[in-house]
Amino acid sequence: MVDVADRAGVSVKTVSRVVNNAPYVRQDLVDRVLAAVTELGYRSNGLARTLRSGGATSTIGLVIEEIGNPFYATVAAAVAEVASTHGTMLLTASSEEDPQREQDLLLDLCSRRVDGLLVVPAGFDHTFLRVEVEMGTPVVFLDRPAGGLLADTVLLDNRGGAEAGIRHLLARGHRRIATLLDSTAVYTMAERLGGAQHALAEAGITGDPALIRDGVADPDTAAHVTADLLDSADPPTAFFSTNNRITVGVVRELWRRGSDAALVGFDDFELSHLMPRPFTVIRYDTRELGRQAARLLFQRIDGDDSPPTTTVLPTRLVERGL
Amino acid sequence: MVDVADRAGVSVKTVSRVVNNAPYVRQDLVDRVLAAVTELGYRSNGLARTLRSGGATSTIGLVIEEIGNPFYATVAAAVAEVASTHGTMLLTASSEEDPQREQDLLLDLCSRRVDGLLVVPAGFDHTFLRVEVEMGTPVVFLDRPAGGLLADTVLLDNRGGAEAGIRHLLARGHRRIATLLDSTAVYTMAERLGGAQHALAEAGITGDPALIRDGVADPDTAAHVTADLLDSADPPTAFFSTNNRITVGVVRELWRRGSDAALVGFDDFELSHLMPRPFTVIRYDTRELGRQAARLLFQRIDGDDSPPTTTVLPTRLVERGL
DNA sequence: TTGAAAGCGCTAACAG
DNA sequence: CTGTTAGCGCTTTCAA
Repeated sequence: MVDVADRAGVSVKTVSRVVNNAPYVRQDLVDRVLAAVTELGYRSNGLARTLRSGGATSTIGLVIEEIGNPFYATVAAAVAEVASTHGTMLLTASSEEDPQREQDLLLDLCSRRVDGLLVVPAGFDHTFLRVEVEMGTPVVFLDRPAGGLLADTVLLDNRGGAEAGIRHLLARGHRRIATLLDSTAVYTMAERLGGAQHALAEAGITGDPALIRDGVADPDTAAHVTADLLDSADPPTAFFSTNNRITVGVVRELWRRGSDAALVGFDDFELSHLMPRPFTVIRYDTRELGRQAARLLFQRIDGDDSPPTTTVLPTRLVERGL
Repeated sequence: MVDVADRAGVSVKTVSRVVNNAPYVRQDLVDRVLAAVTELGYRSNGLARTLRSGGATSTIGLVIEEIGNPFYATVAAAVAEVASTHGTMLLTASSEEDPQREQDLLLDLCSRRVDGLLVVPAGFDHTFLRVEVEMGTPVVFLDRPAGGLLADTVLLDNRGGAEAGIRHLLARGHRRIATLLDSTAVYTMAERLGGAQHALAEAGITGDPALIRDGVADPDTAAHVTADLLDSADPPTAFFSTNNRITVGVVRELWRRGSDAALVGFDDFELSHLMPRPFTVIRYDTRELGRQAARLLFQRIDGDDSPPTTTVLPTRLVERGL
């Protein structure tokens, strides 16, 4: 900057003004500065600017669970869109489901002085963020609630969706309904299982433990478990799948053996109309999840200091076939 | 930092040492500083550190075309993975196919002093980046070549893939092959079309212009165009689709009318085994594209100053059905 | 092993 | 309209 100022025969402050399009600079000085800038290949240092001006970095941080997962990719895309509206860039990091890594990333992001934080929690204790929040860095939690921290949260109606799914099957006369889930340790899974069991209990059905299958981590396992259940002495007449990956496996197995068992799956499919066998899904708007959370965050960044809110996004049962 | 130093009764330099885990600090001073840090809720300012030390920001920038597109989401995921290996965070931005926006984003990223840049070019002139490259910010281009700038580039073998696809159809006796594409203005599309026409010409087939359909932007259009072609006086017996979205539309229409026309599509499908009708695809590794580009970038960041390279990633024909 | 002073690149607060 | 000075939060340099 000093070099540019020397070259243009002005003070650094004038260079600063020109670079920032400040008003009240004589045109000939502007021209001289701009000429010096291009001749010298000068590029302003945004870091130094924020340091001195104490202003916003125009950056927000997003910490998700697993960047490779389409669900999070969609959330990130929606967040990025809102951020771009606010002239803000997005710093994305993946916690890989590791609470320690989550904390490190979050603290790193704070050290980079992001204007706000969006978090899909992996850990269960976010008290370490209290300092940041008090110091003025807003935090919004997505998809899962925060641990030990009162903060804005945007969730899906996992319980309601699962209840609707089970009721749909009950209304069609099903009494033996199998529930396949990944892990009860994950908040969303626990909620969906809870909703399913609640709807079942409501109908006076005492759940058969053999019909609840935990640890179904991928489509292959789901297909296996489905086969196993169908081959049992008293097979289920309907399946409730608690996520996309599981649904893929169940559909595949059902289709393979031409079974007419009913299926309701949590999460919709993009190419649902190309599925070999129709099935009912519990749909929700992943983009909206990211969008709402991002909007909320920018409200906070813009100074809104009303009490933290919890938003629950609706799910919708989309009936297809059996 | 001054507050912490005062509180701990040490100099700011000692606080700095403790915060950065520097050696040769007496344990009791370390303890006192750490205590002051927690009591005061001190958080170091990474921006100020990089400013003074002149070191790396441990940040790289990624500019893609359209964050909502699964292709770019996958690229971003692969890049993020490599970056995390290098203790680096990823700043992602979407150019929305707008060259001006692309330039603004890239310059913004430079002003944020990223250690390197990964770009899926939207524009055709990247000479403005020459200054940055000379100043030591490495840039790697992905999926499409840079305009007017000699830089590392990682591409897909679009031509070779298309040629293989067409040859596959020719070997099965097809002579009337329709090619559906989005826009020839897009580098990858032009290359795929070029490859297809080359393979056709090689076989002595003078392309019928009516069989090349441009401007097929989405599945619905693709389905329409497919119907239109099949209903024509001299319909094609085979289809070559130049991307995923188009393939979806073609499959849908082919399946709907039970047509036995052959189909080869560029891009594979995640749920290909659940497609209602098998078809051959030209598969490539999107993750590898991001991974290789990111690895290359980090090599440059780590000081490799050998001449810029162009890497062409192979495609593979996966035969399925007709 | 610790600290004082200078300065990274920039802008706020004032003067002129 | 333009320039000077001080200082953002930190680390480098050098001295103790």
